[in-house]
Amino acid sequence: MSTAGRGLHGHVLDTLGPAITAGEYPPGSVLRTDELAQRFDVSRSVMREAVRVLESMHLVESRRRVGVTVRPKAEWNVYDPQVIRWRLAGADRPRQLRSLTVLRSAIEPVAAGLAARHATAEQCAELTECALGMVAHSRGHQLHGYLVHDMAFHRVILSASGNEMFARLGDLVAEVLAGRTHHDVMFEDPDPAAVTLHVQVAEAVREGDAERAEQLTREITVGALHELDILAP
Amino acid sequence: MSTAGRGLHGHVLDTLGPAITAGEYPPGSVLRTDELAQRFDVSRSVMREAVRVLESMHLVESRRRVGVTVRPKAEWNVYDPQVIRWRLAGADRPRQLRSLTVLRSAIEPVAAGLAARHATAEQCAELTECALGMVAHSRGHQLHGYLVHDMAFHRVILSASGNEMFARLGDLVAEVLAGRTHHDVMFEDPDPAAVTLHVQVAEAVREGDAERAEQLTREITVGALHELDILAP
DNA sequence: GCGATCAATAAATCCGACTTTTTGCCCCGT
DNA sequence: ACGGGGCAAAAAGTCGGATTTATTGATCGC
Repeated sequence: MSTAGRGLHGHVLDTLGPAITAGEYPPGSVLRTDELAQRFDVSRSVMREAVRVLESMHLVESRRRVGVTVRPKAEWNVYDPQVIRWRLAGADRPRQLRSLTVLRSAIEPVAAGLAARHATAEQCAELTECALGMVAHSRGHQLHGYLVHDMAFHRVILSASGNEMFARLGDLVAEVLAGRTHHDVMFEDPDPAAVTLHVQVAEAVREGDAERAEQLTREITVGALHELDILAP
Repeated sequence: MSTAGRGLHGHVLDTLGPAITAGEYPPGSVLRTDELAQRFDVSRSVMREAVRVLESMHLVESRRRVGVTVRPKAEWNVYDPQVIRWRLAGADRPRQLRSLTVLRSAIEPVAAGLAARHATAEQCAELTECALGMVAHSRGHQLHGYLVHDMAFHRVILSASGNEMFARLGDLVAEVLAGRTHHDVMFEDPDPAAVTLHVQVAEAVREGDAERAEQLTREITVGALHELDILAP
């Protein structure tokens, strides 16, 4: 599901990363590698590797004679999948989920429009298959089956857009959908209107109707925004 | 302007990162840390730190007994600012510039709409100041002055949206704008219509007219897409 | 003849000692 | 009393040897 704590330094990251992103160490805090190495019971080299990774994520800055200082939240690489996972697992999960949903609402309609232009026959087939799967699992508390097809649907759309930047958001959207299903509302069956919209998007993409695909997807994302009470009345 | 090659491992990254993102080592290639350490004349520890950073960017995967293998392009963290800079400096700069411009076209209109709702008085002032600066430098080959205000304008919009994910795209958009000015067309003065649109966006945000701000910004990004011949007729 | 198990090996991984640089503090001079 | 220059400590940075592990291939058994 998530990244395995590969190696010793991976295990350090799995506990230090969430701690930093959760705000346990406020911006400007100084951490000494020696102390951390002792605390995690690893050598200083291992700790240095972990610090380098944190540094590449702009979570911390390492300076001589000063130590490892935590950088302000505004400078973090919030698009790093690892950082996103850490924040989703932490305390400000709701805030993160809202940010990501707004991002979805901006990206996915455009991606759907592009997909209508560039999707291959195989991708169109996958898309309709996913939509049908969603319909099949839309009633009778089959939330897990519905979720699987929903995630696959959006992943295909993003991938079929032909834009690599969009394609790489597949994991992110999947994480948002999974989070919404598991932790928030949605104890009931999904909104029938949303299911219909997905089927129609698959149609529009198959017919190459970019304008319609974009508008329909926009309606889907607007629904997602409403679920989180983001849209003002 | 770009990241300083902090430390020895930073220097290694500054030459190895561009080489990998440029495709000099095709996916599946194996690199041995010992060999690389010799080639760069550094210790294995330093090379290991560099490899860890590359690994956190999903550019490579380090496995025992097999070496450091280059991952396929589709798995790279293309949102990492460092990776973006490396790719912009490399051979597929045009492709990267197109991808980023499409991303802009999806994000910025939504960000402008949000900015109209959430912008503070100070941010509105900055925005109008930037727009005026663009007007002032729009004629007589003052490309540099125009660019500075253009970058600042879009940065303020993204920041004022109140969405941290959008805000972090400021550097990215600045890079795109700078790239367009320096390496591509635009030997003449900027399009007067685009200048007017920026002024009108500032107005709309100041007046809190989200719908208008979004539509006007969409016109700006459509213009940017046309410049790169991305939009089909 | 084919498959599974085990040993040899190649490469990453881990460790402790040494080096370099920065910064804070103290002393001296004005 | 105030300011500059130098000294010392503290922390990150660097290095090469020892260790672990996974792959490969060869041998033994079926």
